[in-house]
Amino acid sequence: MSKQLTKETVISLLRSGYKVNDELSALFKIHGISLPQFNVLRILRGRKGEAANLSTIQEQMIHKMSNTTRLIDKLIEGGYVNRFVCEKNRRKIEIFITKKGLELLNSLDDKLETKEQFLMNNLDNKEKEELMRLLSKIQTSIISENKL
Amino acid sequence: MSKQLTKETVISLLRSGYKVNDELSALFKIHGISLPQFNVLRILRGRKGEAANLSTIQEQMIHKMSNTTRLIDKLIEGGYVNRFVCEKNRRKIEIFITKKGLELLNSLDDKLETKEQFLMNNLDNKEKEELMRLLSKIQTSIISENKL
DNA sequence: TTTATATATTTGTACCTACAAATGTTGTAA
DNA sequence: TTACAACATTTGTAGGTACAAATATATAAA
Repeated sequence: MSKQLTKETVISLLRSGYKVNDELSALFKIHGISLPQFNVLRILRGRKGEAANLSTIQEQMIHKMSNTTRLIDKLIEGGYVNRFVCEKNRRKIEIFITKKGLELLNSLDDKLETKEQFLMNNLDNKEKEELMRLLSKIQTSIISENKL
Repeated sequence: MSKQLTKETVISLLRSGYKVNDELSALFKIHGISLPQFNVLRILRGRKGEAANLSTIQEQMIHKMSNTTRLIDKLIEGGYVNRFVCEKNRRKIEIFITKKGLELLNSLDDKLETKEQFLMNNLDNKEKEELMRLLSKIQTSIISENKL
């Protein structure tokens, strides 16, 4: 029953999360996109040419957000993705990453990797695995509540 | 050299951070404030009547932000804090938590604690300490870069 | 004392995000 | 077929946040 330890752990997790978020955001910002936008582009790349609709993308996002429409709008403005109405089900949309989008991602891969390595520099592989194990424990407890 | 493990660890940390952030934000929102606003109120309570100026508050915030002025404005609107010009140094301001602010915090203490316990429910104390140790390793690496 | 520099905070602006209501489309029951 | 509910996305609106420029005050140098 160490409430203080619990409190400190929560704060520590928040602080680290914000830090990592800010570091990555700063990197992406240089290249004209936000972290959530990058996340969506990477999801689309992962689909290897297959279309994705809005709800599919939202489910896969690291940080689910309520307004993915306007995030996609920005990506369209930048020429990184295309959006079409799905002809099988006209309620849905089909989103594709463009050549320009793929090129942006490719140009970012190395820089992101460098940043990631830097962020996790003080952890050896065993520690990374242990960290992921502990974090996944937290996530399952949160998810289980929201399913009630 | 396991780049994939590093990548997954970063994503896992981001995801957990966002989740915890969202859970706490939802709790505070019910009571009309945001997580950063709560954070500032708690910093002020911790000063036990001593004034705090803007830069002091910013340094102590869990997530440092560029626009603390308007965050304080909102707290003043709500009647949770007062702001005065510092007479010793008129560039500075002195911020105090009000009775109403203290009452809000007190009414939130239990609910926050419950939420924290819930979030960390799947971790025993040893695991919490281990998690904090790993997270602090990440933070020191980030800080050391920014000091260059 | 005047000028310049540093410090502390505020303001203008533009963007991002949440939430709820609205729109358009499809499926289903009478 | 019509009416109604469910689904997928978009839009209106209001609030949050970042960044840079502006303001105001204090310190230091000439």
